[in-house]
Amino acid sequence: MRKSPEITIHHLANELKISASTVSRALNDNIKISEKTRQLVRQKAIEMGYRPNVLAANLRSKKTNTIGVVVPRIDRYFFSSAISGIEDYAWTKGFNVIITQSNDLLLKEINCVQTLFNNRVDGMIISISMQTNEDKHLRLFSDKNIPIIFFDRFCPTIDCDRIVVDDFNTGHKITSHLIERGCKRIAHIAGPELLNIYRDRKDGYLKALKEAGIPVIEGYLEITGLTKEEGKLAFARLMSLPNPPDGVFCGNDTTALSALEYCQINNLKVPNDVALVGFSDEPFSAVVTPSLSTVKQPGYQMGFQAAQKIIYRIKNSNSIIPFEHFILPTQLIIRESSK
Amino acid sequence: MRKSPEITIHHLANELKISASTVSRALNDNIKISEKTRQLVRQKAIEMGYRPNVLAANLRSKKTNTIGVVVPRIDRYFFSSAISGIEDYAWTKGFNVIITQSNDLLLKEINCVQTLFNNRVDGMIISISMQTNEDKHLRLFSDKNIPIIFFDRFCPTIDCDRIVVDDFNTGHKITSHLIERGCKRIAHIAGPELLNIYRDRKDGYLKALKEAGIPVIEGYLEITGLTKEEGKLAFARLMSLPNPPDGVFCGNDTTALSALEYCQINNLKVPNDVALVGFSDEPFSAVVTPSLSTVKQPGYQMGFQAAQKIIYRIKNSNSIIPFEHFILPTQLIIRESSK
DNA sequence: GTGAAAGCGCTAACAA
DNA sequence: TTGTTAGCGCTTTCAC
Repeated sequence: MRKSPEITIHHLANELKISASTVSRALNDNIKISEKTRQLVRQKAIEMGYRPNVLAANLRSKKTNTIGVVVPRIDRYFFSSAISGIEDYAWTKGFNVIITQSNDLLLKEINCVQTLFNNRVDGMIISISMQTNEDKHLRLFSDKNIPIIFFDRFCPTIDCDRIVVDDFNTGHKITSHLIERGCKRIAHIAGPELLNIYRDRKDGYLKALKEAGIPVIEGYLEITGLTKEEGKLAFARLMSLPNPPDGVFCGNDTTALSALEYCQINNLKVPNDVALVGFSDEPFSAVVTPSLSTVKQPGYQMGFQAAQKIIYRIKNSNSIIPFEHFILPTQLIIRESSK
Repeated sequence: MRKSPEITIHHLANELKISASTVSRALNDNIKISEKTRQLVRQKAIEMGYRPNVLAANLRSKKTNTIGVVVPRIDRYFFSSAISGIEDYAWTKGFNVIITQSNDLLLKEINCVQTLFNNRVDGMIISISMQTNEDKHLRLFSDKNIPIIFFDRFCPTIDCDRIVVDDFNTGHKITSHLIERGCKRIAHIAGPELLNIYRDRKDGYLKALKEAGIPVIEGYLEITGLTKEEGKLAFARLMSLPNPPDGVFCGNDTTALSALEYCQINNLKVPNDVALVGFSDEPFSAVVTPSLSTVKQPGYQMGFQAAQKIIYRIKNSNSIIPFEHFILPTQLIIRESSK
């Protein structure tokens, strides 16, 4: 099984009795090449089964046409749809995408970022882990002016583009909705304080309560890792309080589902005994019974837009473009769990 | 904002008054280098902030330490969990992963495969699109002995490793289960005939019916693209037959959910009027009401194993390893929709 | 155990 | 419009 030798631009050049640079130019649609030569080269390339060696081109041009992505978990719908958006746009511009996942671990994230850096990606789109409380690894990029774009979860100490949703107002909106439907004792299962998104949601919750003149009851604010298990424990604690809540704003749909399951087991009626609202609009939220009120986050669109922005930056790396913080709208979806 | 110049092995070599090759060897843990030199080089590398240029190394060594992945859609749970498995294993072996999605379009798939090829990936893990009825693009890899591994959806004309589940027996198992629970008129919403997985599931269905002496009723076999919409239409057609089925084996969970929704709207009781079974165990299946009977496919494990196998092949590319067809077990999960 | 030299396949000054 | 030349940063023989 001997491997057929790789065809290079030199082989094409030899065959056509022209120089390698002319071949290179013709293949790259350089302006200053005659149409005739271009045709000739292209045809020969097909004829000989030429495949450009992207590696060599990248090494020389110091561009990889690749963007790196770091997400906490690929298999969460919000993130996979964001990746889908990134991929779809990058595709149209001839960019490759390298995906890595941090598993919500700082150490793994640092590792991911370093790998992307070593692979000389032209830019990085990242949503940070729940543990990320330092930014040294990110400075690897920002110090060298390699574009970073945060989406959803960001690191506030790094100055760069962000694409987020308005977590504060969304938290406010959710809480107000619970108040309007008549809830008097509203609890919140929050995520780690470390992340702005969770802090903002919590602050929105507190603000809405304050505006309505509802006091925050001791023990009504649970701070968790927002996993299924932690959600279940947190909700159980809430419902075991002497004066349990009649409405709970859960930090994500996963914990809202945990709550729902707890209610089923313990014969609590949703929303009559306790109303529930989640966050993210996971695919299951619309179809559970009772269906789950939640907030739609435009994952695909966030990814798509992040890709647009970063590729724009990469292609205009010599011009100074001020950093932007895009805030995309969310949509409160009221379903049975809080009707 | 001037960029700090990149540190190369030559810089390290100059500083240490040794040769670049020694630096290279020290960094790569070459056996024949003194421990002292190794330490010295490593320390200097850290001190000067040296980052290896993977591109250059790859160009020279003709290895990219990268595996390419093609899936129909990243945002489907089965595929994203498979990717997660690939990523996790590849990570432990220092391999990068480039993800592409075909959107179930043959043309896009061809494009993906070519891109991966041009990027000189060391191997490719692929689950083909619903439209894939040719293998020319795949021969790009197989002709050059670059490892391909199919998972789930494969192309039978390409001789290589496969990781699949036993769709035939699973289809048989599902149908038998419906028969055992008392269904007399069992229909099947199948996927495109082009793909083996759907053909096998269908054949398993037919076999089970035959064994039980149940005739296949005209119109009971629907062949669709297995989307939500097509599922709804197919199920509506089934239920509008003069003699509608009392059990339906749906080709995936998406169509089973469509069926469930149709039943809710049309006041049909599941499973009493019609029992339903899906395929894949999507996250929503356990939590819909009634909960959906389905088959668990080990997505993460399939990805993990595919990565193991392909990296093993890459690392042993000079030895001839016979191709294997791994058939992973599925698990029938009986829930309310077919109890 | 270390160094010298060659070159992976391509792009981009600079010349012509 | 095309050719010449010189690397990109690394690995890898082949010497010593």
